[in-house]
Amino acid sequence: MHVMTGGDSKPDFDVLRSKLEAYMSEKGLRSTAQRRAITEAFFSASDHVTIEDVLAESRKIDGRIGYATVYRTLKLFTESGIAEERHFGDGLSRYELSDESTQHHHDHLICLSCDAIVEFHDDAIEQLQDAVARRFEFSILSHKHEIYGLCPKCRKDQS
Amino acid sequence: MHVMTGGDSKPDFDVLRSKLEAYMSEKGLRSTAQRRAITEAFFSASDHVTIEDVLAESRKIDGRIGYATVYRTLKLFTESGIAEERHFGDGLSRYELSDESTQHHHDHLICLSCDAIVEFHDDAIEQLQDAVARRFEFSILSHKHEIYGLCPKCRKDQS
DNA sequence: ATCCATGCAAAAACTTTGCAGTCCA
DNA sequence: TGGACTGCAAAGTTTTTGCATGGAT
Repeated sequence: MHVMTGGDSKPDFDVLRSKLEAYMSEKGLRSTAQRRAITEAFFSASDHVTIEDVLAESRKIDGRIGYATVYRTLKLFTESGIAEERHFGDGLSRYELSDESTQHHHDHLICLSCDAIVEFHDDAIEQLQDAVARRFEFSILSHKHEIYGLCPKCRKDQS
Repeated sequence: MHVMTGGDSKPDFDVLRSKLEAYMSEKGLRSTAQRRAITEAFFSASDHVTIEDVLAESRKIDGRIGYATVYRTLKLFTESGIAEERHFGDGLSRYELSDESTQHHHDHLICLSCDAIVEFHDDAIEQLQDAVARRFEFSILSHKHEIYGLCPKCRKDQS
């Protein structure tokens, strides 16, 4: 098996900005101060951020940004392909750079005690997953594979 | 559409009823007409049902059952261990018999076009997943592996 | 000047809870 | 009879949208 963490290579934010611009221009959308601020906030924030997270970060750049604008802009990011929306079961939508943006797909290990999130990737699992889809004649558009448990630190704290 | 699940044995509902009764008795909870109706409705319904689904089914047995009672009873099922709550990203909570109840864990293939849900199980994937957890020194408590795509029927309809 | 974008607030969509009456044990 | 249970409706949450104003092209 082959395992790797997610943070090996940093995403090239210039490429992502270009991709976003291309999408917006194609759709006749406009570059505004808010969108630029939210973009930078999203890029500088950690992964798996909520709308509230991005709102708080964006307001450090421009204090007047509203919730709805962040909401709509994250939607825009998702449509343009630079971000993906995720749900980890706590009722909140979370956003992260898309697999395409980071140049590699990853899944998640989530600590139920401290909420730590670790990314992993395993080609063998992906291949078996493709085989499952073929067997059921599904075409795969996306997937999520989340492992919930206790991280090393919390395991020690418990014992 | 056929199955590679690790054995399609039907759950033994009598065992589940006993387990539920034991839990309720332990907690000093009461057996009521509504709870019995909801239990039967849940057992007779298909998997991955929403609260609305169970409500509709329950009302076939007893027309006076309210939404909140179904909500609270499904919560009770989850606490007792006979059911599990799931979220497939469409904003609805869904319930199914727990892995423990069905005696086998399974994951899901979900059609993004018609919302069809197919269950699958793959031991090799599970083993690789265990290996990933070991690598990161996580202990696994649960996991979810969902593959989103197009089912055979919707693939045909699109082409 | 267009007409897209923003911010606010209201509306939706679900879930959760308070309460007065009901019913099991 | 006491305390749990129910149904209704109200309150929470979080997401989504309508609308008048502001702003990019």
